[in-house]
Amino acid sequence: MRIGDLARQTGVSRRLLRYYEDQGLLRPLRLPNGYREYAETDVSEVRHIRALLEAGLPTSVITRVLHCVHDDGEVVVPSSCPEMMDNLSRERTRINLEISRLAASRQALDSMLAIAREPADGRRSPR
DNA sequence: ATTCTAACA
DNA sequence: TGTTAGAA
Repeated sequence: MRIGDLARQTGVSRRLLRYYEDQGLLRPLRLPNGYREYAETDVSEVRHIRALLEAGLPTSVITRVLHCVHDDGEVVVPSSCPEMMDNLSRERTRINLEISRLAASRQALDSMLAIAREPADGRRSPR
């Protein structure tokens, strides 16, 4: 199938499908006219890519663990592929650090807002 | 009618 | 990522 068909079947734009190819996520064949020829299996491949992208993994990592993902009917589940388990857990700890930083920022903002709404003495707040 | 590449009011 | 120009 050509890029237009894959785009319709997956809901992913042609632009993005070409981008996935640049990132090494998809390897469509090339017809003599230069058009990309995708395999039927690329439909599920795109679903897998979407799932991994939503999990926050960078395309560089997805390229390496895509072969670990398989279809189980409607849901995409990571089979026991050590390579993938490793990368997913790394992503998880990375996210935890990010959450910590954001929580710290929130607390800093909260304390400032508290002070702003709570003048030392009886002065009324602005507005 | 479709796709391709490259580039950005 | 979208959009678009110009070519095939």
